[in-house]
Amino acid sequence: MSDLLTNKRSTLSAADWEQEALHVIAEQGIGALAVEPLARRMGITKGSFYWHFSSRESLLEQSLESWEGHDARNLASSLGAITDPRERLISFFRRVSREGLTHEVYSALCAAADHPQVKPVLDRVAERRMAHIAQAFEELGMPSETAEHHARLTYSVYLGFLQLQRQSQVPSLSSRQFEAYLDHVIETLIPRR
Amino acid sequence: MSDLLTNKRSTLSAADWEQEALHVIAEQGIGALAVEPLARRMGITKGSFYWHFSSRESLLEQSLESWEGHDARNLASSLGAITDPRERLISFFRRVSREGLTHEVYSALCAAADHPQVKPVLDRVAERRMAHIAQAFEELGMPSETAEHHARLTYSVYLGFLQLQRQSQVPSLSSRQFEAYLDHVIETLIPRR
DNA sequence: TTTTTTCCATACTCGGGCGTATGGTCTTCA
DNA sequence: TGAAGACCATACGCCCGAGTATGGAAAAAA
Repeated sequence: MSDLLTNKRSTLSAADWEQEALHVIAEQGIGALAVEPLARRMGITKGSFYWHFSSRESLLEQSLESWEGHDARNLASSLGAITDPRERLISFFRRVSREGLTHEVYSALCAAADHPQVKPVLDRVAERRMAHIAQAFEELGMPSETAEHHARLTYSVYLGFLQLQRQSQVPSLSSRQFEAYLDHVIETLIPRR
Repeated sequence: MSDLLTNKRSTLSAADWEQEALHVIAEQGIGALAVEPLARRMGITKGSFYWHFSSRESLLEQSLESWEGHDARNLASSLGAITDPRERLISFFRRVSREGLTHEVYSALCAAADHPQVKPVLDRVAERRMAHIAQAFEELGMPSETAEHHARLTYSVYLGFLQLQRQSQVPSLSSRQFEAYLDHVIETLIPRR
């Protein structure tokens, strides 16, 4: 049976394990990432896993690397394309509702910021995104230092939102309430043109 | 040997276990709260623990309850005493640097927002604090709905700060850099009188 | 058609935390 | 002083996940 037709190879690849791992992380957090449960979830046994990976640790390593790469490319391609800095900033916020999996993974990673393998990834991602935001504020005319403060502030709002979302203390992303809040955030943080 | 003199009872109470549990949570997160390690840390064995508590779960329950009570009283007494709403809001931010343990515990709890025992506590605490903040903004003349949005925004900044602090991506609380950032936050979020 | 190589299943060992059972040692109080 | 209760130590059984060892089946190569 052809893989190209069924889109379902009879044999698994390392990338398949990584993808499934990211789904588990998004759904239940990094603490729930265990080899045997993951294998059960994929309808297979550990034997397969330890052929593709040397340890649980290496799976996490590679999964995170894959995710970070995806996120970095995403940042550059979708936000980098918008020339107007104000639109770019607004798009940053609006992007939270889309890109579901990516943000769910990020949210889960934030909850494990003390983890030795997670922390460096989180550091780099936050740094990249904040630099991006600071850049936009500079383009809007802020002096460098102010722009950095404002970028940190803006990113904090995003992080706080993710936290409140984990606590389900935030209106549904598609609700009118959410739109009103988002307007308020934009109004408060992004200077009028 | 009298306990009153040495301040070191020969026998432990449930409250002692709770306090030590909160320290562990603050230092290593809720996942690191385990009975045997906790006992070892206190230079004692499990036998004692299971005399005071029925399970690990109940220890967590009571520890969280104790912490929440402390936090609620703290909110009412220290912030409630400030009549000027603007000063009250500023004090809210400045309070982060003080009250070390309380905020470290809260930060650790945020990292476990999905935990069934933690979530309700987090919900109530965030709700209380945001209501407090919204109240202050109302006193500053904001209409009710705007004040709630602004309170959510303000609290998100606080939450985001805690997150960045966990990643050590924030200037030291006592540095000049931090003061500059704090000024910027206050300037941006709290309306001039 | 053999012979590798690839991929996975099964069956272990090991560590570590949870909860229980039981007994010992203090203190307290009748 | 002797009995009762408070507090803790020790020793167990259980569960569950990590990692290893080994063998089998299927595909690819020779």
